[in-house]
Amino acid sequence: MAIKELNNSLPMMLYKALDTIMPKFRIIFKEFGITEPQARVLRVLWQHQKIALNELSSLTLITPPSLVGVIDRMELSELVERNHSNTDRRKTIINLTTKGIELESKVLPKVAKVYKEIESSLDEKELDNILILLEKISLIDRKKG
Amino acid sequence: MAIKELNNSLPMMLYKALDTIMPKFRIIFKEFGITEPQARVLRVLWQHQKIALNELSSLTLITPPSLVGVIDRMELSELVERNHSNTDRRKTIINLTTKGIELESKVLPKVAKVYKEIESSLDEKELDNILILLEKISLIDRKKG
DNA sequence: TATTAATAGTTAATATATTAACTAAAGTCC
DNA sequence: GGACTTTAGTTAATATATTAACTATTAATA
Repeated sequence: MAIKELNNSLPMMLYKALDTIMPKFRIIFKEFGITEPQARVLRVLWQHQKIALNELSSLTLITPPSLVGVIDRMELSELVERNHSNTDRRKTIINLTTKGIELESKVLPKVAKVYKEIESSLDEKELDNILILLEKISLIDRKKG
Repeated sequence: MAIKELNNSLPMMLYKALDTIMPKFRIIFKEFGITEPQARVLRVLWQHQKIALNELSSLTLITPPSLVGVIDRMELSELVERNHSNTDRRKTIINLTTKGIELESKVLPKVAKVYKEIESSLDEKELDNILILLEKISLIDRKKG
């Protein structure tokens, strides 16, 4: 297959899909004074209690230099706390504050609602299918090429 | 279907796919001293000669406030020029310089090569399929939800 | 064990993204 | 024709992304 035109190349179509769905979520996040990266951090922390910054980076797909700033601002808004590992003094451990914990029950139901609206625009098979295909893309060797 | 865990939700899988493939392209762009948004602008201008900033914004998926800065920097590096429309004095018209034009034959072949490597990691059917599904997502109503 | 290599977090510099607001120029409508 | 609305571009303020470099630790190994 020849190179696709820019506007329907795989990268542009991925961006276009994100540009369509993410604003729906950001409207919710804004209600609670948080940004999209901050919401990703919260989603992980709601599952993990405590987690080292580098693991948080992997799970949120936010690179460490960005994540440092995100956590800085989340500390200022009192959503998370930074602590130091006892076993490995290089590590910074992040955990939620009460305020961060309490957001879960407020944010998740609204996020779930938007998910459902998106899902309702697709067949269930299609959604499964696209997740499988995206997974396959994400497993392409990062070194090669 | 219940809410997916963060790490395999549709948004995260889209980001993960982009995180996998875009660095391969950025390596090329960096060789030529351009960034990814700048490369998107070039891709459009290689097809259009002249184009108004708002149309360029639509085709690159770069919002106007971001695009203003991107174009500023591309003017400084002498890849594009800004001019004003004769018929509508609100409009800014962007066109390539000779330097910008000459980049096409240097950049596109390398970009094509990376595309082929990505395509070779997928069945042709799979790639077609994912593009169709991404298109469908991008057509979800932006107002609703 | 002294040295070297690798890891975790951070800082710095630059480029983008996001949202709101603001200016100038057209278009609308009475 | 003047008030109202919309459009195109821009600016401003804040938050992120990207790459390189740098510090402190820890791991690896000769």
